[in-house]
Amino acid sequence: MSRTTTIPTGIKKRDAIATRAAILSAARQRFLRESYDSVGLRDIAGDAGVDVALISRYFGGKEGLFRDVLLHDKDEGLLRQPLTAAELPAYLAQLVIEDGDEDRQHRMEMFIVMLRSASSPKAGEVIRDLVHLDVLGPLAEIIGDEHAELRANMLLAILMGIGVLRTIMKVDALDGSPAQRAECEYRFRCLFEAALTC
Amino acid sequence: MSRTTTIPTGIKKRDAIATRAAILSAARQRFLRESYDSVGLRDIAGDAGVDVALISRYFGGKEGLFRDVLLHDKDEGLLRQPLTAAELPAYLAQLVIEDGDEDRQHRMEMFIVMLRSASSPKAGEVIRDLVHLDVLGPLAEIIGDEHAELRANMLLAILMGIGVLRTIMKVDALDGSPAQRAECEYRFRCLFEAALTC
DNA sequence: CCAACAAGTCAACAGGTGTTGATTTATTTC
DNA sequence: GAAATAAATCAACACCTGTTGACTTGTTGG
Repeated sequence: MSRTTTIPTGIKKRDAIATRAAILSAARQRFLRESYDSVGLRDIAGDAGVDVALISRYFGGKEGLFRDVLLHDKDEGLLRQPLTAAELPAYLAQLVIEDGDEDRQHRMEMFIVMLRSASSPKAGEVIRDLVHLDVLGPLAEIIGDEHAELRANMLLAILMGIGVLRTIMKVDALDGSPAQRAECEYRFRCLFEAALTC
Repeated sequence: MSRTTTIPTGIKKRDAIATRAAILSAARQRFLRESYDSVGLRDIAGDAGVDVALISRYFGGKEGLFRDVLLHDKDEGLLRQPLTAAELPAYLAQLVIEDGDEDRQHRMEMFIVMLRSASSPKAGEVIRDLVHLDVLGPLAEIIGDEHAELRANMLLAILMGIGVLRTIMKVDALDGSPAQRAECEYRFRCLFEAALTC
């Protein structure tokens, strides 16, 4: 009686939730590598093995799809909630180095999606809301300083700058031997600490 | 006998260099506020008071126009050449605060143009070349450290991150009273120093 | 088994993009 | 002043975009 039991072979079944998920997944991968404007709905539909029309039907349009990609992955917020100010530098440094569990890499990927499409007017609105509510807010709260807001901005600036450099500008001094990566992590931790204490 | 002497009134004369300059100026202003993909050639042509066809004719296409906008403004490089490592933090901090002469603001604006359009595939190539040759290279040379390359990346990351935050994400904690701006400048100088010394 | 409904397909639309060729207009040169 | 050349205009092009409506097909409920 369950939804997807009959015929485990490749023959497509008619499952609305499954195709919706397929579209969402394909869109996520595309938006991770190209900007909002560059990605066409036909590209996404092709990757998902689905007709283009279904996207507009299921998500109300391109903008709705993009919003859902971001909202679906925001989960419990872009930062791990139980986190003290003292732990912050080490946590962010690991985020930058992309060293860590799958979940942590996932969070960094969301930053990339936002960065890639931030310049697009339509995608920009969605992104700005998310940044303010789910990143800047929690960050400032964790810091709890009197200059918390400014410090949060500085941390985010570093994080985003590295993201831009690595993925968009393709300046990658971070790819290297494990020893190099460890050194990078150390220096970035210092940088984050400086942003918090100076 | 000079090129543009007759009739100083508003009646348009046929001056190829003048219209070329008008297009270039209009394009610069547009690319400063919108991304490569968002800006249409008809928008630029409208601003410049010129027919659209002239753009493709004079610059060989949209991509050529964008390249020329960036190359025209690179002047003597994005960084002031005679600059020591010790002066770097203060210089960059002033760049961030947008406090300084017109020339310095102009340099920061070039960063914005690059950031806005970095995600676009076509514009990306142009930008990446420029970043490597005219920013990262000189920066590393000024630093002259054994970890110069990594440090240069860190400095640029901060610079770009702030640019993204301010102009694209529209997170602006930097606009404020002169006292606030001064405090920001101080903190960012500290941050830049940390990137150079830690 | 058959009607009712949902899921998927197809084709076309309306709008916008950058670019190009033919044409007209102004400026220079002889 | 007439011919030659450069500058600007106009209209259309081919292409691609997201989106919509009508249609077909599979699945489910009575």
